[in-house]
Amino acid sequence: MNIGTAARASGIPAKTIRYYEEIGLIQPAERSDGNYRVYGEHEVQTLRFIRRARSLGFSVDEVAELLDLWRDRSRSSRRVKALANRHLEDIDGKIAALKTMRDTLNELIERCHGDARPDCPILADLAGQGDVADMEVEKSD
Amino acid sequence: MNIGTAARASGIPAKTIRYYEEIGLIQPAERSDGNYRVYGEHEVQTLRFIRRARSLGFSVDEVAELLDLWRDRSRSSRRVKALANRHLEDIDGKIAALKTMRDTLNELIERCHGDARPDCPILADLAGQGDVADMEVEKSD
DNA sequence: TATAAGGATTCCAGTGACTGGAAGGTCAAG
DNA sequence: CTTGACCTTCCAGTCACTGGAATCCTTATA
Repeated sequence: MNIGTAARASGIPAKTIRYYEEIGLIQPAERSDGNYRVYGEHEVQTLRFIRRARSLGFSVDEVAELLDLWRDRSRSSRRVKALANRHLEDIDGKIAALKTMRDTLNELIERCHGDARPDCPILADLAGQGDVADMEVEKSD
Repeated sequence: MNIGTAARASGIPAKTIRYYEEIGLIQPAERSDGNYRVYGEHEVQTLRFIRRARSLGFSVDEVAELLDLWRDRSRSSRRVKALANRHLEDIDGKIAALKTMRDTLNELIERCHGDARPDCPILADLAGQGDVADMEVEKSD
């Protein structure tokens, strides 16, 4: 099958498949007489693996590692789990950061009248009611 | 004060301040005789505003809008609140997406022995136990 | 058989928000 | 007068694609 069909079968855009080939995430595809990339079921499975891993937030580098592990029949599940755990912590960190943002922002929003008047706790906070602590300005001029 | 001092005073790296100037987020700074950028308290306050807004996850474009609003004495808090609310929804969307990832990944991790053996539910899921539904493969060759 | 449509190919550029580094200019202290 | 800290500009790289232009291949139809 051609790249378009493989794209539809895997859920990865053709452009992205070419990109994955270019960066070495996947092997260069075989070519037809007319220089078209040719894919088989095996390649599509790999592509789906990649798509699923990406959808779980793994970086392309991590996906490369996962692919290696997947293909390595003598792998230990320990290594896979470690990789996944590292990523999980990553996600947890991001969630925590977003939650902090969210809560701060939400509090500000709740305190804002949201009417025609200009005075606004959101802007007030951004302008300095916030964390302007521990900042020592040395005057050099 | 010079850019390094303004950087320390605002918490924004000198490089980033130059970048903000380049993209037009802030006005080009005055220059000294030796062509050094010169900043005053006013500029530092703007920089701090930007830093705080960025730390709440606003994009640079949104920060530009917030700066406009901040400077506009005839603004309505309604507009600020609307902008903040849009961003809040954005954050909520991201949190939700990350949580979904997190839960899926966590479940997979919990089912993984994490020992010397190769069999691993994480890889099994990536390889296709997952959402391979609604995918119609038309055979064109 | 000509041609048109719908793929495919390569290559270049842009996204967002910086960050690193090279090559060189400026300034204050010793 | 030199040293070292700081500043300048400019170019490149990050991450993971995505858009678009110009051109080529394949297949179906008039």
